[in-house]
Amino acid sequence: MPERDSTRRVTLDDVAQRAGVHKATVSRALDPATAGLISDETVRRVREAASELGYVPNIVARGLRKKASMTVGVVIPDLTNPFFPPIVRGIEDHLQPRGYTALIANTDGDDAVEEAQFTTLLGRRVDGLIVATGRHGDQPVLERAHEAGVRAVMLNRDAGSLPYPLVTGDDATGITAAVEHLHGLGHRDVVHIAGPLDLSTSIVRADAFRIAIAAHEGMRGSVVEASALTVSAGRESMEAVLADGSPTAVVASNDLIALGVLRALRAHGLTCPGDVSVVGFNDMPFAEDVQPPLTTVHVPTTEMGAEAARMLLRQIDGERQDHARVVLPVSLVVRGSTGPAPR
Amino acid sequence: MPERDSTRRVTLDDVAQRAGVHKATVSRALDPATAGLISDETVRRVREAASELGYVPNIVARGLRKKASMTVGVVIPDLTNPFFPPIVRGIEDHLQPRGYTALIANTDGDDAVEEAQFTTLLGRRVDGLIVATGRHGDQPVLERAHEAGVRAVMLNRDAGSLPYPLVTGDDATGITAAVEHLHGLGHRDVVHIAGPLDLSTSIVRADAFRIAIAAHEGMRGSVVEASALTVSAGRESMEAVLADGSPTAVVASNDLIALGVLRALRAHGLTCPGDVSVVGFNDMPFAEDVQPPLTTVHVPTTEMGAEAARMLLRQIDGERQDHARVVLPVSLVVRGSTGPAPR
DNA sequence: TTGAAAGCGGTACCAT
DNA sequence: ATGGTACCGCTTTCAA
Repeated sequence: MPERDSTRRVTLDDVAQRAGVHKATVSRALDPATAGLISDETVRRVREAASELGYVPNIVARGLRKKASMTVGVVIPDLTNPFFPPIVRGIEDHLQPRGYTALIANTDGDDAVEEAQFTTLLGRRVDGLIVATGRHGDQPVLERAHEAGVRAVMLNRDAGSLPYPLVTGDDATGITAAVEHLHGLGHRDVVHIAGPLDLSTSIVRADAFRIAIAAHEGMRGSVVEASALTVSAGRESMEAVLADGSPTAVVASNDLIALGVLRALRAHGLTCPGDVSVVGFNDMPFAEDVQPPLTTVHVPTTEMGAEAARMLLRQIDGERQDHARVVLPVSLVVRGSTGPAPR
Repeated sequence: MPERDSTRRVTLDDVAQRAGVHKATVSRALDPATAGLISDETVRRVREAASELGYVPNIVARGLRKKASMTVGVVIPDLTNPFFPPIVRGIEDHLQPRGYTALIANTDGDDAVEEAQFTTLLGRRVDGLIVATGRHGDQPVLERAHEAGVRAVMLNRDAGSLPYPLVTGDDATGITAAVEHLHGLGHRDVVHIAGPLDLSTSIVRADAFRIAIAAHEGMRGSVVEASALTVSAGRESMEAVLADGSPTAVVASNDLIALGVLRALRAHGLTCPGDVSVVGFNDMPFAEDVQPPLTTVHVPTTEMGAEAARMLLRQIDGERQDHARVVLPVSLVVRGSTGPAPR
């Protein structure tokens, strides 16, 4: 049972006293990098004392002294969006072995929230940032970060004019593959439901869509902008599309929008892929279990997170990589939501 | 552009110098609780200097002095399991306004990993723990935490003999409702695919299943233990069940297992709910979009997280709540995966 | 090889 | 109302 005040923890001094040496000696003995300076016998005694007392070094105090909090801020729109958990795990699993801990900040796509979250992260003196919420126009938070000299890596959305490196999936190729696939199935009239067009990914995907359509004689494509990358926004957009004549296929900017499209189709008594084929983007978890199994562009989310973590660690280690871009390959996964064009 | 060393940040002393006062005065002026001690004029000057310099207090340094890291460890099996993101957001959204940050630790159900994660959290001197990985037998980590005097709240799985409070859904009622529902549809032969029976939730649900079955004349139920709460484990268990005669309905211990059951049915050319009805548990995100839309027990995950955060904060504020239990109501959501018993 | 002391960026107590 | 100072737990010179 705990004899002392419940919040009192073992410190270096406690260990030092027990081992009969100075706390500086304990510090050296316990750090593999400096243990060589200390006599074997002392190291042994210190280790013993430390383990007897259950000593766990205070990372916070160490960080204060070393000017390294050993934390990394991860800024995302919403952890509840199934796209992000795999990314976060990719990040965490790569940070962990190096002693870094991720601080997750959800912004809900709200600038004011993002500002507040960023201030919190600054207050915690994060050693770096992984940002997955970049907008295309003003990015006040990113600029603040840059001015404050905070290292950062962008994930999936670019940093505008800022020199932060970027990790992304090969969006253009993915969209192109989707359009090719639909073309091969005989579709000639297809709609792209884009995400908000102030997001760099949405823009890239919409542009790729237009180019891919233009590359095919006789294909017609139009772009509709959804108000958000959500199921409900996708559904609303699709309702609008259905209101003035139905296309034979839809390419959605992400899987959530695709789910919204599927719901809208169902509500209108239309079948997928019988009446309308649907292609998603991201291959989110359980995309294969939906109704019908979603044809979508697989994005290596965990690897994206891992790569972002790697790049950030390199930056922290002093490597410069201004404007670096890592583009990860994507692949079309054909499942049940696409089929031959009707009639 | 940053003139100084990129990692140099503004400190209290910088602000003090600029405002022409002592740093202790700045500290007081900036803390609403003590600003009253300082003359209005000084407070004004200090605030001005702080904002001109873009001063952001170092929470880490403050924490060292105040012996409060303002962090909370959240220990979960896997963020990638769709059950957890809503919980985590419920926690974070409640911690945020009080200035606490959540540190997420994934254990992947591995004791060694859990130990390591716990040590990291101890090293970061978390002010409390929310633990969603409790096993039923030995819980070495929890015991270490208890001995170290760490406050904690259990989420969804109990703490054994330890006095930590628990937040959970009303599992027994949920399972009972599922069985009633199936009974009403004419099912008489139903299998429960339980999670690993060293998890307290699995035990509670399996027990409730047996009791509910026994309450209905002429109903037969058997319990099969899955090796994990995953899709693949669910599928394997269902394969085994199908190997020796098929029930008309399955109650799964969670939605992932239910998805595995659906996959197994599909693989065997059986239809749901035509041949076999399936009930899940948790109502995870997009459960309504799967094939077929999943009948499942809705659990208020976000509220569970929020409640756990609340209870932890109360504990941090000094309130005792040993062995407290908060049981949140659940409700059966009937969708497409259940139907009348065949023949 | 080890000890002493300063300092990281704050807070809080004691003076004035 | 404000300044001075010690201290939180650790690392890192500088001495011995």
